[in-house]
Amino acid sequence: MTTTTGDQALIKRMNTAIVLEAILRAEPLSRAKISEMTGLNKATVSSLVQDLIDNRLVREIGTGVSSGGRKPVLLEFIDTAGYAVGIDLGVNYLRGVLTDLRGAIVAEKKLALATPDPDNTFNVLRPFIQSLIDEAPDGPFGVVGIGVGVPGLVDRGGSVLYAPNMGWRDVPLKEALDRTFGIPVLIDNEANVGALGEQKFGIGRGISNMIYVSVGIGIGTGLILHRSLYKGASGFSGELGHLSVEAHGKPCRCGNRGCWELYASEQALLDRAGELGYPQDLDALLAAAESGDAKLRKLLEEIGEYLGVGISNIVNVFNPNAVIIGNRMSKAQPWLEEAVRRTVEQRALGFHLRNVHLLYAELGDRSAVMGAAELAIAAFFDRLKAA
Amino acid sequence: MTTTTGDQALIKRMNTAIVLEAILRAEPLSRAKISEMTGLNKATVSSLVQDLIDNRLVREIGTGVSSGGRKPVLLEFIDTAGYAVGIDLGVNYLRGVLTDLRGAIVAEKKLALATPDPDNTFNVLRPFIQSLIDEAPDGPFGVVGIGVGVPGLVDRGGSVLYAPNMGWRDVPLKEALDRTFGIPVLIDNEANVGALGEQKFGIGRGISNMIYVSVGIGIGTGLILHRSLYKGASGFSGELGHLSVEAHGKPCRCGNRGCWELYASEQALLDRAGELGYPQDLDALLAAAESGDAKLRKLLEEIGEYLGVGISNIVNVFNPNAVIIGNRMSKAQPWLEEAVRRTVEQRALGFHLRNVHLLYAELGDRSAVMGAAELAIAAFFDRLKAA
DNA sequence: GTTTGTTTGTCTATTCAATAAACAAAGTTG
DNA sequence: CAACTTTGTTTATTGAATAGACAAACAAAC
Repeated sequence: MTTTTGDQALIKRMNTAIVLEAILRAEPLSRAKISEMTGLNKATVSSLVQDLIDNRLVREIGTGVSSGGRKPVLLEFIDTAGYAVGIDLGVNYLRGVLTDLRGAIVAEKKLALATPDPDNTFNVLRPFIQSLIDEAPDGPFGVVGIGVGVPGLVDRGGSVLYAPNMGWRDVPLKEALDRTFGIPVLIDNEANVGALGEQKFGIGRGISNMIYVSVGIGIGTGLILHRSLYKGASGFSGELGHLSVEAHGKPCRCGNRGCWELYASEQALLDRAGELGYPQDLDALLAAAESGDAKLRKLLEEIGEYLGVGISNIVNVFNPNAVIIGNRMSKAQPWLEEAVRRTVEQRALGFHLRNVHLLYAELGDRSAVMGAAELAIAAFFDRLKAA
Repeated sequence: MTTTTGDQALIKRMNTAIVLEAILRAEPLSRAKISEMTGLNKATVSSLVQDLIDNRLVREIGTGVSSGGRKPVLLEFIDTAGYAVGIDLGVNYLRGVLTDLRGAIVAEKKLALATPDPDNTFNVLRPFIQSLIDEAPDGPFGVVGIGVGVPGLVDRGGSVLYAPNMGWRDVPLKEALDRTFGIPVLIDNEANVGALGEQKFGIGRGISNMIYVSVGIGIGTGLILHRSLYKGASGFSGELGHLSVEAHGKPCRCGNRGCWELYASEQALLDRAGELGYPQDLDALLAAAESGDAKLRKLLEEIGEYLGVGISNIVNVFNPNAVIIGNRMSKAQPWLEEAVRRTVEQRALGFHLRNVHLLYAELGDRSAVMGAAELAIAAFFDRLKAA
């Protein structure tokens, strides 16, 4: 069985985490305020804060204004106690950030990727990550981890089981990076890290139940339920792009028929635009729509309707607080918004509509890379709580 | 903020729960074995067990066989320390059980319901519940709660917001029963309690991630994720019956089009059988299929295929360990099974298929009523842990 | 300037749960 | 019977949280 049994060390870890979270949430903060907010005794807070200061996670930044008595000593979290690397591994690009522990970007790089095969990718990725690590200022914890978002199925062990657009199968990405860098490496699906990015740093800040819909060449989804990323039985889930919305529709390479992404993705738009003689380029199409091309606007509206069909399903299934449309198609927001909203309002159950917001990614093409960094940051905090 | 801070009482509650769960899982059990299983010190276990004995939840039942030393004193959970009432409130029937704390049925009743309007239902339901309570033997905790499953949307406050088949809107069911009986009342959707019933007592015992598909007149679903019932933002979710599987299909009264339940429910079967001149009765149809009616078998196969379409979606979205088909249509298992399996294998993603089992409810028409009782039992144990 | 009351943060003594170690009781095995 | 095992209790110790006392620092009223 070996359940985690309770002892005094557990109490201390829990309460330390509570104190740290209070500081993170509302800094700068005095010990007295923390005691008041958390319900912990003043003496307890003092002792735990001292530990945090000794561990270089928190520091005193001088006194605040008095409210009729002794001045409070204000505390703040030391954002720069450590740094995290976030990587967005795309089919033909590599995007990376170095952030501090609060997610502020310290350095950012982008690189074109010639061929996506695993060997070439490794050869480019390794020096790319190293160059980000080299940018990290000194700090007590150094670089605390590397998070990577990948366009494919990732298992719990950090292996990429299947990434069709990159031609990968069973690539032990985490293992390879673990060995090279010797710091914690976290791998997850692109849509999952995108969801995390928007939930932590973007438009979805603090929302408990939200679905991030990554609309690019295909459609991927990241499910945040009860404030944390939902993974299914095998660690991968949320393939809502392959939700069938036309039981007898077009066959999909996944084996199913009428998959949502066949009707509502960037690829669907490009295909249909191609049939009408337009160039196969999203930016060009959006520029044309901008300049008033009615046929194109109509086409975008139809794509929006199909997005709305799938989103209605999502709303009925998950009853989330928000659905966030992200990735490349979020650029088309002005031409999609109205059709999506209208379709969802028509189709989703009334009771579910009450609390749901239809949002568009705020971080743009940074959703994934920021979420990847957050993976590493969250893992660092988890280690603190555990040890 | 008021996070639950850690103190020694919390530890004691946690460890007491661990000890109790160990006994529940593997009784009869000695103190020494519990210590070994849980990692808790022998002295700690002795002390906690004494508390449980004092609280009349556990008792010594004599000595076991020695393995070369002093004989162990075996402990067991006192199932009959308390009792729970479970109610399955149907459109035209009322089903109830009285169970002990382990879910063993002590008494069971069924009743036809003439008219489902709220007033009449209350007038029948109250004495029905009272008669079950009256059956409860004496025990230190008496009847610890009443769980009710309802065919409709239930909010967190236990009000039935909308139950179309019963014609209910905003009926404060929990409040009404609370006042009458003065013991904890838990209300939830029929599919949710069905899921709970199968997960606790039926074919889904111990499965972490499972989806229960209640196929009756409509289709309802109960989502058990990470071992617990998933509720969405507003407390109701899992309306997978209204997942659109034909974006431009038949209009549904919910406002959407092509909803799954229009193609795969008992009603869908009855409608199509009616067109072919069959009687509108499930049992009659199944009897005909049994006696070899080929046209009917073909029809059931088509229903099975549509069930498979929706289940493929479920598998792709949730990557669960199991999908359980329950409620009335589970009786049609022999005629559906093959078509469902074939369709899911064709349509669901290969990686997701690896760990998923397609199962049929084991408790038959008792899934819901047993799950309702479990609601009350689980709430009782939660109270123990909290206080 | 003095007094009064407030606020902050530390210190001290106490409580309580878990634990290791010692121990007694009750058993097996040769 | 002697030697060893197993079970469950007792005892002394550890450590985390807490209440309450306390000193320092301050504002506001007089």
